[in-house]
Amino acid sequence: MGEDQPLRHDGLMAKRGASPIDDTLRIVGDRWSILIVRAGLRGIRRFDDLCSDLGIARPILTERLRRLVAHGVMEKVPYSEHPRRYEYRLTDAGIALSPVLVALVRWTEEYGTSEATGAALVHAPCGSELEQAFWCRTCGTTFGPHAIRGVNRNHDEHDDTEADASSDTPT
Amino acid sequence: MGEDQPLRHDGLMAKRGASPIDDTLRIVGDRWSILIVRAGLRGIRRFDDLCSDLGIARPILTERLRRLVAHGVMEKVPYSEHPRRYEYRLTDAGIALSPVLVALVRWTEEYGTSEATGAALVHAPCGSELEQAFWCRTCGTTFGPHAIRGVNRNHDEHDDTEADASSDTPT
DNA sequence: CGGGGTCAGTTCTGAAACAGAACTCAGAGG
DNA sequence: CCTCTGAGTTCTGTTTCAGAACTGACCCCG
Repeated sequence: MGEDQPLRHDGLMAKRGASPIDDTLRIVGDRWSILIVRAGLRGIRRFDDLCSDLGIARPILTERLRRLVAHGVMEKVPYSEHPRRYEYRLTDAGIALSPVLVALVRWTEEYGTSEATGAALVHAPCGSELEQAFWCRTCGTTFGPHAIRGVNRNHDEHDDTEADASSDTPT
Repeated sequence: MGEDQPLRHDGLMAKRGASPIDDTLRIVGDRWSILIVRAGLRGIRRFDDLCSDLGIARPILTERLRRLVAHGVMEKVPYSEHPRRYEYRLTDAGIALSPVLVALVRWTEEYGTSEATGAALVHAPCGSELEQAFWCRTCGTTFGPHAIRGVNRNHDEHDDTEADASSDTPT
């Protein structure tokens, strides 16, 4: 597989080293953080529930929640006053991470090593399997990762990489 | 934000605890692995190049590459015989991780904490910003994460979660 | 009132992963 | 011969991790 590897979708990210992703990965770039966000999407909000559902050690959960809250991914909301109890819920920024989760699930379905996978993601209304794609609000087309280019908004320089625009347009 | 939080897209993954994602996260669920895959997508293939580009410590790079190769995400290919030199390139499975990377970049663009973000992803042909979405090959519609449901392929049981199919259909 | 239960943590361990610098080893090149 | 490159390995600490036990505030029950 991939013996010639003509793949060239660099445009994916900035030049080198200090990339924007890097900062993001320092927030949600570890197993537990992603799992916590996933749990949040599943509606689990309480400390102990997270703890037993994920099988995470308590001190680590404390630390991760603190970090996620500090970076605006989750928020700590009191749901009871007299026994001061808090719950953790995703902010909009946290919910916006779901494409990452979905991409992960999709990959797992297709290339996952565990034989016990079994779970699939489908389009709820019709029940058939879904594709993850990119969509351009100007052109109205759907396309794959090859047709993506990275530009630099602030400065004028933009790393140009010829990307085959043909790709896999479904419609 | 999200004060009522009627969000309910559980269907994202299986019931609880031992999820398929979990195994995947043990392979690529850490900062360095993701960064290495990203470097691979950018065409960086040699040990020392990865090392200096990522700023990763050598022993850790060795270990990560070994793990990625073991799980079929990358492959070790000799590119020189007499001084026996190898390079690491992504397999198809590895390339298939790019939606995860893109989702991460998209999130970083929108919610990233660093003020120095600057980089944006655009649709190469037209240059306007892209959306990441899901697309059903049966219905031909594009939709957001709310219209996703998880089913269990092997067994008959499928965790049913009513998901609002209306969501954000662009076309 | 006193005991048990719930919930959200904190405080201990000891084991594992991490970063950084130095060191190996093989061939190439002058 | 000396040096350089590329791909590692072998040392150091330091940080993070996991697991179990402990705190402390509050509730319900008799």
